[in-house]
Amino acid sequence: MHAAARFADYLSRKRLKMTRERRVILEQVLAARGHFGVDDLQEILRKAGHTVSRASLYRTLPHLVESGLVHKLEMAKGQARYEPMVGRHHHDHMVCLECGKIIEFESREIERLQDRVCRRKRFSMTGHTHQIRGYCDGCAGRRGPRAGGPDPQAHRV
Amino acid sequence: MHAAARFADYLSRKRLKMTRERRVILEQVLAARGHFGVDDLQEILRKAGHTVSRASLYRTLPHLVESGLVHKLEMAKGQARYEPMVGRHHHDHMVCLECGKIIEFESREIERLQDRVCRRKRFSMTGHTHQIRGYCDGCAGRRGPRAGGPDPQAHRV
DNA sequence: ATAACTGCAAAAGGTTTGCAGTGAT
DNA sequence: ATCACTGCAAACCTTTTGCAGTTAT
Repeated sequence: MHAAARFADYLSRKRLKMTRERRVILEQVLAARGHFGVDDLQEILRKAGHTVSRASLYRTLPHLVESGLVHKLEMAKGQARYEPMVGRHHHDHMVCLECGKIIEFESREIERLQDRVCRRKRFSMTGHTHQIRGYCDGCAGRRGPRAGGPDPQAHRV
Repeated sequence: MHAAARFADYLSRKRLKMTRERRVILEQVLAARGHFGVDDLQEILRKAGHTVSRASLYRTLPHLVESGLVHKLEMAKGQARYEPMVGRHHHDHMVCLECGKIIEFESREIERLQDRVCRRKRFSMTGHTHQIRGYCDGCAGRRGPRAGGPDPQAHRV
């Protein structure tokens, strides 16, 4: 199903309305190529000639997430970022602590082991997060290998 | 090295001071058995007959984290939780969306695959986060299998 | 003596909400 | 005609910070 139709479907099921704002947000979110924050999105909308209040962004994004069209990534300190997920499959992220770059990765094997751990612990998984922090190729080089000591955010969840 | 000594060492290296507040915080944090938030910690301290301002907690916890005695887990929206890590080794977490229970797990194999992914992407890892969300044994039962639809927080990082 | 530390209260910064008017169904 | 939606501004909540006085080194 086409993304717009899928969102319309989601909305009608919940007796919610397809407003101009939601249409525009959806359109621009889908057009976005990478990961973006709420600020970025508002800026993208502005450049596209649309005005949508932050409140509406904050109210609409959860619907896009719940309808499965967008994924939410929580970075440190509650700075959420989002990424369109239409026509993509699951992946996780590496975040460069130097330049902020987000690198995607996927591993069938890790997913499989994860399922196994859940079975073993009788845990019914509905979702997961796997974020690796460190330095990307370019930044690790500039700082020298393993610079900076232990990750101050080690083990963050 | 004993935990208190290790923290003292960390502090002196950084020319920071071992104050009464830091001593008490360290002591109670180490005594804590599970995961706790800043509120919890202040309450624990109060019950132990100590008064420490929230500001001092917020100023001291990062030092405990950096010295490796405590790990920080970021849950959604900047609600940080902490856990003492003395005499323990690395593990990750499952969080029950129903009762909030945190279940620990560890998988050498997952860690190994993770390292491999990093090598492949030329990423120099300093730390990682692997959180699984869903329902624990008890809660999954009460709700019936796979209740509640897709994880609204799917893919959160 | 010097710097770091503490508590307090104010500020920050992202996100949420009450309200009154607007608009999709 | 409903009832959800919107923008605005105020409220929220956790975390951070400036300040003036205190304390470890």
